Amino acid sequence: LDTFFVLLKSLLREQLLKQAEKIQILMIKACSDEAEILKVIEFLNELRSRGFGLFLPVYNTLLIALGKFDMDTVSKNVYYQMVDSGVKPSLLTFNTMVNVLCKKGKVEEAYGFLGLILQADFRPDTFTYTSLILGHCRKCNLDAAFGVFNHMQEEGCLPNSVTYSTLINGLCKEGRIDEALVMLNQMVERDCQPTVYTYTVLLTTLCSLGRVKEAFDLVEDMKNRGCPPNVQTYTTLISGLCRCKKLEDACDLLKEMISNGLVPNTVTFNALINGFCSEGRVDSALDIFNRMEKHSCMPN
RNA sequence: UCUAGAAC
Repeated sequence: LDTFFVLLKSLLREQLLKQAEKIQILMIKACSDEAEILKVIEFLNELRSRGFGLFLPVYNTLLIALGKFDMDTVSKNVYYQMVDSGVKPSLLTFNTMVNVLCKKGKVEEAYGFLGLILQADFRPDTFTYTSLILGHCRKCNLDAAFGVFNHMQEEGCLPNSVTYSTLINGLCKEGRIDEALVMLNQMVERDCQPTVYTYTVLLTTLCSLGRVKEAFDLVEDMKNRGCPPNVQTYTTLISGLCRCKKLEDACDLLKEMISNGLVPNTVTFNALINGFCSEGRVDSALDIFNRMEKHSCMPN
């Protein structure tokens, strides 16, 4: 970060504003944790106090980065600062605010920003509505989620596969797996391709209910639809097999994923270690633990 | 600037 700071100071000294903007964006995207992003904000404030206000793309990049770390309070501060500085938010700005608030379950506040979208004469889009659906699902308010789902279509805004996956996940988390499976069929009928996310959501729930047979049938479906399982999908299935004490099958699946060119991660190994430990097979668990290093996988 | 969804 210090390198970025030095570079930016020289660029601004030379009044190279367009270049400075590009560097500011790179700097924000380089932040890998909350502490770094806070340092960046502090530095950008220093620039502002010296008369170098931030442009819209910089604000949007900053809000997107804050959203990735679920920093809704800081997001709001940055948003208000942006408005105070006379920079007009775009739909992307509002959508980013709606999303961070919905992720944190602050649906009321998210609707405040929806109001601002309408006031600014923008049309909420699929991103906006999908975030609102997510917010309602996080609050276990499926009725409201479906309300948004219907409303967006009345407004001529089509749900996409992310919208469906979000709703399907909401149904699953509420224990309504069979309705979720109906929605999967519905999205296919409506020409909306399920993605690996959609399937993994459903597989997670089927596995957690011990419905492993159905889970593997669904894996066949997804493969047939040209949607190959990824690391998270395999991890879900391994965890499901472990839950049913099918530990050897779980190990076979680990081999299969590796032979498919996938790289198991810490979560994958945790699932296996947990499975063996739950059955008292600590020695096997230790073997797996020791294999993590070979896969350049850090225990957490 | 190009933002929304999943695994232990």
